[in-house]
Amino acid sequence: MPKNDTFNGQVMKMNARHRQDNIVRHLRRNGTSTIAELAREAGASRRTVLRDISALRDAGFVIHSESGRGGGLQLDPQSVQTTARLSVAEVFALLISVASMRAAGNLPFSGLADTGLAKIEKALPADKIRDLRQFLDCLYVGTLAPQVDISDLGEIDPALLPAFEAAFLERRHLAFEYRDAKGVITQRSIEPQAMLILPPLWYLVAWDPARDGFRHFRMDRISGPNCVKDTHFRRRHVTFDDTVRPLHDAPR
Amino acid sequence: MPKNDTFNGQVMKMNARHRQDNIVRHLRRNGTSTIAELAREAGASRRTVLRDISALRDAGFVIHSESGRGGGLQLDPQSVQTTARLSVAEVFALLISVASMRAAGNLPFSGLADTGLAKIEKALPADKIRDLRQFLDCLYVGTLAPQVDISDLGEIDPALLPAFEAAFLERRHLAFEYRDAKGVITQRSIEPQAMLILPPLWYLVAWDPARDGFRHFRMDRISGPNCVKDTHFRRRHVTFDDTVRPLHDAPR
DNA sequence: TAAAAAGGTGCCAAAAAATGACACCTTTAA
DNA sequence: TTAAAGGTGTCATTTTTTGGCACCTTTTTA
Repeated sequence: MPKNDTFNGQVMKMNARHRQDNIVRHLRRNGTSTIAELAREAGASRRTVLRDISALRDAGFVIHSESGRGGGLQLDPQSVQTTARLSVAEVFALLISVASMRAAGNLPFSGLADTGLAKIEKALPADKIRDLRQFLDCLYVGTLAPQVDISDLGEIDPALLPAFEAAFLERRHLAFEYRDAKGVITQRSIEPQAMLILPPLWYLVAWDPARDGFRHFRMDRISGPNCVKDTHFRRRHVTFDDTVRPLHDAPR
Repeated sequence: MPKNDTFNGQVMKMNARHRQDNIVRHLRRNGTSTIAELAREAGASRRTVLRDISALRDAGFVIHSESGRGGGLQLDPQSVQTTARLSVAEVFALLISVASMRAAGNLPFSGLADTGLAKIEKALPADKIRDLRQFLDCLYVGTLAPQVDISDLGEIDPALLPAFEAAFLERRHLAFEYRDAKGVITQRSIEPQAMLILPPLWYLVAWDPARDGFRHFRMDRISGPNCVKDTHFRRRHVTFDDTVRPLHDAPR
């Protein structure tokens, strides 16, 4: 069997990396799978698949395994996330940071991007980091760079991201303390729906069940966010018309 | 000589990729360099460095070379950026697309992400695309995925992106025709300031000089956008308070 | 004008890395 | 007790990468 695969018409070599990708994909789809199955799927030997599994584990993927009849491999979906768990905010900050570095010479990573990169560096093996850097090097992100004053982005507290992210992902209520423009502090428990980025400020657009309407929260005025477990919510079909009036799509 | 290098304290194997990275870095630092120098630097043979140079060129790096005494290699710094020029919208769409692909099995790339990927695929060799995929695989983008109905995103016309992007990037006025909710059509010439993403709809937040205020435009209701040349504008410090009232940061 | 210094290509053997086959171990459910 | 599962070690084979060499062109300089 030729160890090739086709992608978009063009043939490309099937290498270890590709095979490992397929294994992850297969495990994600099927939930649980045996090594024999994976080997058949990949067109490789059992030994090679075992080596790949080992490599994936080294790379931070948590793959549960059960011996014995009826056993098999199972990919912990959480682990894929923690491999390089980046929030949207971090991705943005990362790109911006890289762009600014390129523009300004050799600034160190700072603020949000720092937490993002640190996560990646911890979670990924060294050669992955090189890939990331190389990828970012190729990506042209100047579009954002001139629009954004980096120094202002640092105001967003990285500590609030995990809870925020979990709430978004798992559709759970997010509870936090909010200090409004007048300094008044309120307790909120809301359903995150969207994110609004108006450089240099970030806003969380959320449904507030207690007030039965959409509300906008400035990220840097949120404190002590907590993802409320066991409280799922349905996604609301957020359209412009649903939100407060003056954002209505008909400009006046 | 052992072909190893240290990074982050841990020793790691020196492979082709790393070597090529070093070559790019060295060329970027030193401006110009000869193959012999690079070979010495990398601890590899002249032939291998030549192969690496060839690979880098395939990858889209523009490396000028001059034969003869006093000649050498020179990396065109522009080439590194234009290798894959992605707009913000494209990066977003790309991430969303990949996330949805992961969730839904094997959807073909569609809509916005298509233009993004097409650019990359043209600019990058096949193995870079794999890197990109792998990178995106590692990247956690589920945050957006469950929030977005992909089928609705297709409404954004990819054709309007270039003008939009140019206007953003070069800070020029953007002229277009806008059809509001009531079907009324107006001609606009505005200064793009931010982008609002409320899945599944995208909005352009812009300063409208004619109306002396911020306006919000639904992307799919914009037609025939044109980047107006020779008309620069200053970036406005957009804060929430600057925009229409009910988006004021104090939730009520 | 010749020589030296630079980039570039083709070819082949050597070195290194990845793979497959196989034997053998442990665990677990039937 | 047996079959089905994961896991490890070893070794030969296959594939890929690398180095060495011959030889080419271009350009400067002695």
